[in-house]
Amino acid sequence: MPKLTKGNSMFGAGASPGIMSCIAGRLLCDTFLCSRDLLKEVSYSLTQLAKNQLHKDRKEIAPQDIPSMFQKLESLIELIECAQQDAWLSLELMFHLSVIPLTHQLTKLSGNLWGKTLQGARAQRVEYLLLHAFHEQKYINPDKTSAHANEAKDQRLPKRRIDAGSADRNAEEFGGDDAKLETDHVKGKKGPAYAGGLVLEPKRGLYDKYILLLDFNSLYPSIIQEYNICFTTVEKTTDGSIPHLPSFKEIGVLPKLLRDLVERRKRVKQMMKNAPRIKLQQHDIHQQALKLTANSMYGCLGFSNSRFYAKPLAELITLQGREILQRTVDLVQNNLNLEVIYGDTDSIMIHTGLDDIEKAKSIAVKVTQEVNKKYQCLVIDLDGLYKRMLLLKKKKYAAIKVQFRNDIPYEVIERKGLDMVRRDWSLISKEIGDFCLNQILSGGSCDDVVESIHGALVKVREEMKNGEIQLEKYVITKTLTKQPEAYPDGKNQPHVQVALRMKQNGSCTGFSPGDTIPYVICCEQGTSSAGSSGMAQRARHPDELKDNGKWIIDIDYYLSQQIHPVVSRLCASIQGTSPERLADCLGLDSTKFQRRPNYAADVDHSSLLLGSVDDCERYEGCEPLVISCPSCSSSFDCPVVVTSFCGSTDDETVSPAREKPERNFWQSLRCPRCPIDGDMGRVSPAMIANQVKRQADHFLSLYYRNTMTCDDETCNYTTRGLNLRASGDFERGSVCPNYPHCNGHLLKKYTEADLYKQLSYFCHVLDTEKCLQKLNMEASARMSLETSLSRIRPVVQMAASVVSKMRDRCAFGWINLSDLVVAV
DNA sequence: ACCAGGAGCGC
DNA sequence: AGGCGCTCCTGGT
Repeated sequence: MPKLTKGNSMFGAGASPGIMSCIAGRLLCDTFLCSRDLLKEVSYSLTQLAKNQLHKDRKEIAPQDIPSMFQKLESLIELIECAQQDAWLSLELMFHLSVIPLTHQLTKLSGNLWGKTLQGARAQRVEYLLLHAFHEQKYINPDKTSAHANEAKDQRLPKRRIDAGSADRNAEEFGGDDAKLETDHVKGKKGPAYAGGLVLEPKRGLYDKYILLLDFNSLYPSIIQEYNICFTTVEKTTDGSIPHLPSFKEIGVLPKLLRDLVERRKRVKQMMKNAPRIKLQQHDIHQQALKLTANSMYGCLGFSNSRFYAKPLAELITLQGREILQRTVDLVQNNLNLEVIYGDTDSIMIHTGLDDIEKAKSIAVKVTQEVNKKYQCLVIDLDGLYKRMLLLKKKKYAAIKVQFRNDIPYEVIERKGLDMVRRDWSLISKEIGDFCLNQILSGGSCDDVVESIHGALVKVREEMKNGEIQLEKYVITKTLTKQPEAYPDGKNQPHVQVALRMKQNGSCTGFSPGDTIPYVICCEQGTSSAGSSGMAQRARHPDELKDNGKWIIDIDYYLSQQIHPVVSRLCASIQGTSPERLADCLGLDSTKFQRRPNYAADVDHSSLLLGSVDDCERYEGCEPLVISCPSCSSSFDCPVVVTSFCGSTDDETVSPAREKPERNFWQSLRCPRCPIDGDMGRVSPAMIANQVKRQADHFLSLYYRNTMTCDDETCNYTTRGLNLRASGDFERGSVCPNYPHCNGHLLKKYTEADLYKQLSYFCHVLDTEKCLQKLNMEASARMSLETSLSRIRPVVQMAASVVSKMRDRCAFGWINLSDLVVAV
């Protein structure tokens, strides 16, 4: 009798040999594995799949509840019905994904075993495809070699860069007599074995003119055909360098195979045009299978355990890919005078600067014609027309894509690589992120967008504090890659901790690699989140909170670690806000959110409260608060209130307040240049308030003057954003008028962030409360300082409240001119 | 302030 | 039991 175990449980995959032997002769379709292959979901639980794919609800039963359900007839029947429903759902899922027809086609194409195709086995499919192809041409195929043939190669450093030098590879590279058999890239090796695709540095920002997305159809298969790359055509090199392109005239086996696949696909697609409805889906699956097969060949050339492993060929292919992309960029920029803003491996994005979709399309036609002239097999094509786009980083962007159905345009939001599309963020942060993205792409004015984002943050914080957010929205999902016990640093991994505890208390039987673990970050009731224990120790399964009041959601964690970073990244190139201000809206200490080093090369040099704890740095670049004497009409820089009193010496260099005589201004409230005695030089609270307000007004008008400068230093174009619509709009998208001679963008010279920082500095100068809290001093010193400050407080109160009101207005993204008429 | 290691994406 | 390129997070030093 075979052992009916769960399977080897590696990634929860497949059935054990025991089970397989019981169903010998039958096909096993594991819908879990199929779904993981064919779909992109945050979780592949049957519940989740049924909901998202089949739009059906599945009743969940906890494993520990099952025994008790046998006790009563009704609950037993319920259990049976649930089991039955699960079976039907699995079956329905299989049909929904067309698993059977698709794997059937794939198997027919490659000539392997259907059962293996159902298990995934992509490498094996290609192996059989090539075995058949070479056999047909009367070649003798290479033997399959074991994976650890060349174990003695660990002299190579792990993670070493592939471009660091290829000289050290001579000995091992072609030591054997057959390049096809090299097993260089042994299992377990981490670093890449060769260079891959080219990724262009994106020109970050928000674009509101049409963007063209052009890409080469099936780049790597096309390269193989274009340059006749094959085992039979490429000359081997002896020094480990990348081989040259073949001059061989006769078509190689791989190119021929691919050509056949492409032609068959063309024929099938042709047939689809006049096919009866019932045949349509069948053809479509056939067509998909042909494409999948063609595209998976390259991957297996670079797979070190493959029978047809051929690093030189894979390297040659990717090298051609990089050169083709670079040539295309050069052609588009230099010959066609268009701006390429991004590109990845086989695609380029072109900023047309046009509002007219038809004109944009005609540019696409022109570009594709020019590029396609140069190649026989390779074809570049228009793949997307973006009305607006937010380009954040390499492989991270979102856009409003305009598509057509029967010539009727409609818009779809496409999101690539952003936090929201990743499974390892909580739903609440994804929802907020989605909201912000929609706002940013909405086309509304900058002020409106910033206002609504800030408003949403304030609102969500309120809701979180009031406990109005469902528990589900806090759930974070992560995948186990090992057995939970097998993690060396399991103490630090929240999902590992949760899995271990669940197994311990018997709420489940255990976990396998590949399982996804849901958890929420909590804190013990009554303690603050900043408590000593690490985050992993505070992770709990959502169910652990439902019947236990001891652990509650750690709101601070979610505000600062889940919501803030997500929103902050989305807004990185949006003028009018900053990480600090977003933190303010979330009620976080804004000084803790300094610009991270990896944002250093970012567009926004004009920023912001670079919240280093050091005030000197934080307010770097701010203009001093100037007080002018009513009597002698001389003026001086106003010192910081607290600094004058506690006499701290270490900020002698605080930029705006460095002159000595002024240091004791706050003690005497007199002009330092006037005679000590007499009534001359007395400065009244109203005067201070008036002067503060006047200077704040000055910076405000500087902001409203809206001077714009090109961000390309060599260009220096400067203008005023006269156009009102444009002035409220996202400046990042407006290309320098010197274009195409300059590829820069216009930026506000004095941004809202600058204004905010300046006003914050004024607040800081006049502050009599917050600074005090930050100072660590003895109780006696604190007392005397308190006394001094309480004397000053009424004097500065008026000025401080005027400027702090303005600052707060600014902080929420709308500056209301009417508020500036303040009675003094 | 760096580095290593892992997830998880994009292509 | 395809590949590489690129953020990000986390913990450790």
